[in-house]
Amino acid sequence: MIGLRVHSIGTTNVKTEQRSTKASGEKQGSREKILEVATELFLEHGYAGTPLSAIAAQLDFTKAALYYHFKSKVDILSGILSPLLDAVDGLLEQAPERFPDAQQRWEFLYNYSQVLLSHSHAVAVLGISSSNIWLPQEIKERIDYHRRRTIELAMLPEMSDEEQVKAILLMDVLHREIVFTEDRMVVPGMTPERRREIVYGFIREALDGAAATR
Amino acid sequence: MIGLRVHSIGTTNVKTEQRSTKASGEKQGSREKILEVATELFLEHGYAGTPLSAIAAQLDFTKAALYYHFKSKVDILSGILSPLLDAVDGLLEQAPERFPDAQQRWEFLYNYSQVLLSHSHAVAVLGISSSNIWLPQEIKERIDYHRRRTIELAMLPEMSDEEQVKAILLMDVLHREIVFTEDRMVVPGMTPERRREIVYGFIREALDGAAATR
DNA sequence: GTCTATAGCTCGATAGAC
DNA sequence: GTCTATCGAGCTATAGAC
Repeated sequence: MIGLRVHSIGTTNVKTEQRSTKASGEKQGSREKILEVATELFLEHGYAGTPLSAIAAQLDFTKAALYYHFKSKVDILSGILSPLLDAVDGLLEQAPERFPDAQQRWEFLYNYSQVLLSHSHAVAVLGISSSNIWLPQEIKERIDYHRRRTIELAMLPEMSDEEQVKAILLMDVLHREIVFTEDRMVVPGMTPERRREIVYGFIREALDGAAATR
Repeated sequence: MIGLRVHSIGTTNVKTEQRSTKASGEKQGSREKILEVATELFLEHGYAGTPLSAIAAQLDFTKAALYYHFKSKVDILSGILSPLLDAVDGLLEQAPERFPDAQQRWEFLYNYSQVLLSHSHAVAVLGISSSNIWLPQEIKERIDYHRRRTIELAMLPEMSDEEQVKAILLMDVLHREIVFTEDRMVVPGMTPERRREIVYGFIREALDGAAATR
């Protein structure tokens, strides 16, 4: 299925709770663990294909226990996606209306890709713009805005239609590169790092090329 | 086109229903109609999100009637995908082991894209390589073979790793271009035809570029 | 070839004990 | 905070009438 396996998500549970501050505090453990396991299972079987019972079973909980931490199944999905969405919101808030300079546009795309990478498990769950079917309207709208705005920032209105279409294509390439990893290593001996380097180079070159023709 | 909405597939819900030849039986009618309606609903709500009752309701059938034509729900999905898979099989059988010439490689990719386009509803249902979750193993394997083989035919083993990665990226771009249409017209005044022209130009150029460096 | 009826199951979600 | 127990809804699939 999708490259991101359990192991690459983790580190969350290593984060040993600093329960020193808040004695009342719900142990910090369970909620995070539920999100972790849910992410893993959603990636493997999809959202609709993952019953709450499966999530509970893997944690040696019962379904009812999940409902103490989340008010519904879709609320778990929201819990997985929110940190990513918040991070992208933050990035977009910092951005100016437009980047007139090709170098700045590339830097923005690079920063954007870094944000996605640091929440790659959420990106993978989202499948980037495919099968948004079960998402609550509110999240759909946020994602839609992100997509429109990042594309906007990757190009200039004065660009020719050809250049604009290319910019959109390159955004897609960027997304694909982040979502998939494992199953795309078709080239023998290719490491993810080397691959990413090549992809970034390709995008940047194409972006510069588009700008240079103006 | 994922834009494949009700209207573009349809003529179904208009329900023209030439009941005149009931005696010998509209042998071809029902099965085709089920596939048509199922395609439409799978696109809108996803496979898991579409109950058989919804398919039946839209046809004024009952669920049981569907089971006369298909032995299971997943069998309906197979029925949608099979013509596409058969067509790609046919194309791959005609191909030689490799295309040493960049021009030939491009022509193959173009022919491949034409096959996908002529089954674009199936391609859209498939979502091209995302959420293969409910597919029977047999179909998964066919699709996997198609993906590996088409990428293989888009490049040469002697190419540098960079060129090979680019070839893979370009295959992705091609797929994306076919799967999505409607919601990608972010550029004002862009028609799907013009867009396709630009995308093909971009792919071909990049492919030639990769070959030229050798 | 299509229908009625229903079996048999699984799901998401709730109530209440501890 | 987690459990047991259970409900109602909705699902796939089958049996058998017409």
